[in-house]
Amino acid sequence: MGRAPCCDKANVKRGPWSPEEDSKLKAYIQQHGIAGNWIALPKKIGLKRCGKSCRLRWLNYLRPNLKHGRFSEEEDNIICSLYANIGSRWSVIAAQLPGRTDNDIKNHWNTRLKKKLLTKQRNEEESQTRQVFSINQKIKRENGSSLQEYNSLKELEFYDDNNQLQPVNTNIYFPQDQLCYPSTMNNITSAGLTYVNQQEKDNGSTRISGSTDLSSIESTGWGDMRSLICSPLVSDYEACQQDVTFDESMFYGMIQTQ
DNA sequence: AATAGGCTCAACCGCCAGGGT
DNA sequence: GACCCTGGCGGTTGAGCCTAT
Repeated sequence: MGRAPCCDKANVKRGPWSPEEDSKLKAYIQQHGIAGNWIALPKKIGLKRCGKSCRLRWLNYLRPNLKHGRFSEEEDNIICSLYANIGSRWSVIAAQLPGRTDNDIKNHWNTRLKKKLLTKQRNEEESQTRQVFSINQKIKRENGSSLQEYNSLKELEFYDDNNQLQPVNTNIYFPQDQLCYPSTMNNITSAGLTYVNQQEKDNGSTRISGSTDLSSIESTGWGDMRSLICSPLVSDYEACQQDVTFDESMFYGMIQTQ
């Protein structure tokens, strides 16, 4: 047997409150206060409402000193900061924002702040990745390729829930056949990639395919390939399973490492 | 102007804790 | 200690509004 309902659902009104209902409830509470029994209250004042519904209406809408309307930047910051510390304890968060109800804050979080925060986080991550890549390119242009400089790209490796390094599955297209020197071929093999012979090339490019993890690419001295696979435009693991096409300018740094 | 899809927010639902008997 | 009742809370729903096509 389940829990007994708090009211006779067949005989109570549901849905939006009318101004008459609001004024009855408000008048009663202003005169008698809220001490007492919410369940018994609707009967006393002739409302066909559930006691819980009356309580909610009073707390979230009718009680004095409530703020309605837009949240300020400062309020947003307080909510975000508290949410980061204590999670979805809306009543505790509401206690820090005079005039706001837990319901208001919950709605505001679910409809706006959550998205706002996600977008902000994503932008920050992308900007960070872009920065690493741009430093990498700068080093390459100014000093030639120094493999040690690419160690910062380690943070672009992908790990699963068990902290295991995940391989990147990709086809890598080179623009010019002559760039595949024998030493290049050795690096391809030791990185766990497969060289597909030139007869399979599309539109003049040579295809190399296979599965590898990024650290093994780096260990072959292919820092540039690693950075290209993890380029800022493909900064998540799913995207790194896509094919990568090297153009001549991208290949410049790699020739330096040979 | 019509329609579909997205967004907002008031209201509801169900669970849990605490107090009274 | 067991049971019941109520208040409080967080999650979810859905009507109405808004916007894009």
